[in-house]
Amino acid sequence: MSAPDDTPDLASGAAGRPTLRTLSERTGLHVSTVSRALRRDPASDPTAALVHTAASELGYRRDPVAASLRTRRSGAIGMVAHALTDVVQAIVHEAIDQVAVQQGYDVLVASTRDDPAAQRQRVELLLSRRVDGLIIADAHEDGDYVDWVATLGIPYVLVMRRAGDHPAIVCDDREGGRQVGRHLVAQGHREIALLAGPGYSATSNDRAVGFREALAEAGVDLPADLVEPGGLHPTSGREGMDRLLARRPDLTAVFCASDFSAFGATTALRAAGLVPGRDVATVGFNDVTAAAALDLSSVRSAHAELGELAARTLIAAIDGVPAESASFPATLVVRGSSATPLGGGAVLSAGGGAPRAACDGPDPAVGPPRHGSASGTAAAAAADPSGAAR
Amino acid sequence: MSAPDDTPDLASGAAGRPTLRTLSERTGLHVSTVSRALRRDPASDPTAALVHTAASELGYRRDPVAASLRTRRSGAIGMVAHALTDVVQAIVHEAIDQVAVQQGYDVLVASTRDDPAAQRQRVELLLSRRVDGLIIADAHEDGDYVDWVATLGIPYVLVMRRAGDHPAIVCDDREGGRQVGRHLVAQGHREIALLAGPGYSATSNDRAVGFREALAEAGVDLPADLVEPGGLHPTSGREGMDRLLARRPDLTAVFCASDFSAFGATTALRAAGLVPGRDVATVGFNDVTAAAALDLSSVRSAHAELGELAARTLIAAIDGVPAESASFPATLVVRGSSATPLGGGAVLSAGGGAPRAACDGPDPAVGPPRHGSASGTAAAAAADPSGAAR
DNA sequence: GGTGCGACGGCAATCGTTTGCACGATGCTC
DNA sequence: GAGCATCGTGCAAACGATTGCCGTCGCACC
Repeated sequence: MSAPDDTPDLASGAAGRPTLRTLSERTGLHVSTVSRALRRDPASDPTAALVHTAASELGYRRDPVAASLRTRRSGAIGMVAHALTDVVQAIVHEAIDQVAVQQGYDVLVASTRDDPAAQRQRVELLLSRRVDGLIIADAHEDGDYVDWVATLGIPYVLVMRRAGDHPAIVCDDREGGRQVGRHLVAQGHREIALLAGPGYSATSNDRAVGFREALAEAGVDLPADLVEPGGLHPTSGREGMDRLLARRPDLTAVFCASDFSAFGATTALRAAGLVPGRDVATVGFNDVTAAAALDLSSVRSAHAELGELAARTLIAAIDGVPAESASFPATLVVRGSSATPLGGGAVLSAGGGAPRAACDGPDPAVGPPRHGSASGTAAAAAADPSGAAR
Repeated sequence: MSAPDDTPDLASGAAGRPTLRTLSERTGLHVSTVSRALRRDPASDPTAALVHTAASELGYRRDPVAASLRTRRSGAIGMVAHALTDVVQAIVHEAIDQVAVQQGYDVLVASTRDDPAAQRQRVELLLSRRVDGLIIADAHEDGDYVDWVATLGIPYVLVMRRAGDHPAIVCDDREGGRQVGRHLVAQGHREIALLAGPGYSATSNDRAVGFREALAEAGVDLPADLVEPGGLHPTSGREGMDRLLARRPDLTAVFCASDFSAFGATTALRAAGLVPGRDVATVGFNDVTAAAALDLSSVRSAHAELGELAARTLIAAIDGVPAESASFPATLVVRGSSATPLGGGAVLSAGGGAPRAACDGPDPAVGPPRHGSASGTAAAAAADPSGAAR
């Protein structure tokens, strides 16, 4: 039996996944024609239709590796996180991933533990995988990490942590810190401690700045001995809180720049025989899911939306649209850990019994981002999409 | 000026990263010779030394994309997680990543939300990136997901969740569940509820099995109306607990098959005016960092070591060593949420006074894994490295 | 001094896709 | 109806590394 041109019994017939060549043999068209037809709408053209049909019959999927070699683009974007075990970074990553996959990109993620050497190394690794753009979630305000990234010649956008004037999608950390400060002052606290985050992180710094602003507005002093580094982990939070308690047993409230350090602080308070929310008002930041269980007041922002917008911004940048910064609102969620006003005897728990959450249920409306300066002030409520970050 | 063969002013001189050809021009050797010399020890050979010197002078880094096209290997391994926002999966991922990078591999991660369609899709995406092996962290006991993965023809290993007889690195969930059961019974509880995990997950099932075993051993009944699905998230945990409380307000203890559902359960209890640890003993599973802050009893295992071993196992499998299953110990950590015996009183616990953590401080020795059947019984203490999976 | 062996280096094909160029046919405009 | 633009197709050269196959050379051994 001679081979009808219908049954491909050529060399390529047998093994492996179908390639352009398989399709070319099947359709009788040149491989380059097939390649082009595949990028057209199947309905646009008889050839396109033919090729698409053959492709789906044979289960063809283009090989991104080979394509990437030729085009020098990979269809992948890189994300650099400080640690995915930080659930906020994981949420951001997941949102990025979802948008990216939907738009035909893969996400390659690397974590650096905020170590500058690892940052360089992992970015270079991503580069050698030819990522088409970078999302940096572990930016440092000091050092030249981000400046270096900017020289790489590929699109990039920061998320969560801003740095200098680089395009960044962040939440309004400063405003969040301000709300915490106002809240604690309003509850009657005067000896308020700050368990700060690492100095290289804009989130930490901005939260602290806003917090200090609120205290200053109210005329409340924040002496140096009420400030301790609390890191990003429960362990460092616990140690910082221990030091604070040792030095200033009279403190009545503490603002932890992250929920994780707040977890550590909570443990420290309990170990000292103190009850968070009754003896020491405690507020965290980020409102991770565990915070609700812990009845911990915290500042909420829309992390998933942050990631989503970062992904869209980057993909647009890859397509030539210059990246613009944006800032999402941050809203304090008051729960039992700070709901009781200072000295509140009867106040201690107005409700049915326990010192319960004050305004937990109704989700604080997490609106759309305000475009504009990343370190934007909370003012300017007018939806003014002007003023890109310089 | 004629070109001395020292200064490469050839076409390739100007732009872009150096390639093998650049090195070839620089050294006067053929590109294939350069390629081979690069894989030799620089000290082994004058040629190798020459090439390595040139390479580091020019900052050459081989292009994994091009290499991958030719070799059909990528130097990357794929990990499929159900969600990296589950901090346990994130910990496992981070451990895998660390080992992999150290061994010269990259890790490509995809998350599937336990959706079977997404599982297929993401695995195929990883495949088209030519990953050299797969680590599956979202295995289902039902369905044919893992069986399908096994037919793909690339090395794979499961982690966290086992399935059938496939090679899996897990912790001893059954033994963990058993310890929880024994503990709650020993505390005097008889109306004990189970907030189970999803039925497709071996972790959930094994934990439940061990738990039931312990109750049965003690002659304690676990009627169907004390069992509710609690999912993997605080929301589902909260809902499940609400249903349990509505149906059986007399329950005195609850075992949540994951810490996250325990968080939700805690919220539900509080909302019902009950205090976890005083009114209803609560135990979770996994001992995530927030559990300590919440004073939640939980079952601890060495997730990072799990991930590490999974990575090593997979990389060995890529090198031809057949993958073997392993099981790590799981140890109950008793904290305030379950430290008070039922009916309180003098029984309250031999120790000092407050119903504080019973065995929290001293890290329960998290030993090396016992190799052997993934569903291994806790017996066979003898360090017996025999018995591959089945 | 001849033969054989091993090591090393060069040649060229290859992985699968994209893309600039050329060519022919078609359709449109004037 | 002629000229010109447009479109679709084929051709072949990339992208950068790896690798089977040889030729050549050096060395050792007989």
